[in-house]
Amino acid sequence: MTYHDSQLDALGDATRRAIVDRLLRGPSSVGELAEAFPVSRPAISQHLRVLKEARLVTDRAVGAKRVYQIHPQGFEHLRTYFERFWGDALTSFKAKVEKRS
Amino acid sequence: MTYHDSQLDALGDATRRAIVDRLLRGPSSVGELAEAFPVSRPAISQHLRVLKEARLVTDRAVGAKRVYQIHPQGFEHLRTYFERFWGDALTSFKAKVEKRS
DNA sequence: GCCTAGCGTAAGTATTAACTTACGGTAAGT
DNA sequence: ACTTACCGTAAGTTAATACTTACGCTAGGC
Repeated sequence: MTYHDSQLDALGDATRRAIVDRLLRGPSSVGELAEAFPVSRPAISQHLRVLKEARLVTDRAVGAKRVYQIHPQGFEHLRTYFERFWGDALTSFKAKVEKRS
Repeated sequence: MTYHDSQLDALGDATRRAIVDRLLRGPSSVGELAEAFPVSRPAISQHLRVLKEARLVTDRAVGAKRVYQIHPQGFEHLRTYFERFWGDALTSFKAKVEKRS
């Protein structure tokens, strides 16, 4: 199954990219994230849901808190997609163009 | 200069990703692209402008037509960004997580 | 010179998506 | 049990963006 479309959609928003950057520095609760960004906590929750559905983050309960963290497997999936992209489609395109010049 | 943000924004739309896929099979004029997709020609033009500003495509005049094609350099820039992402941020995050488990 | 083909852009509309407020539900402390 | 902290979601609003229609410009054929 290819869910890199939802992953690219998820990364197509600046706030969500900022959340990812933040989570790369370590796991974080929703409240902590909400304090770090100029949007409300529900807005953060909704962004996290998009990222979670795209398999870019995971969450777990820690007491009453809910801690989110990067999901490396999801990013590996995206990486595989890009590797194939660079390796197949893009280089074959470059070869095609250079041949014609 | 880092313009991978605009590149991720550009790739965050399904129609633009489809246009990119189409252009990977070879250069194409605006009219040809418009026939391949269920949107009007001006809509295609606007998508192409976004892709062009993100340095993902280039265009050139061929008679009265305007031919668009993939811009490998722009994609290389994105690739460099991701390589750094995989190599630095993601692996250091994974190390941090595994150390704690 | 005139006409047609092919596009870009401006302007306005419609659809999507990001956001806020309000509410309810669970977990731990007292 | 009651209270507080923390969060998800529903509902509604606002803002962003994808879209269409209308128009004007340039290139090439006649």
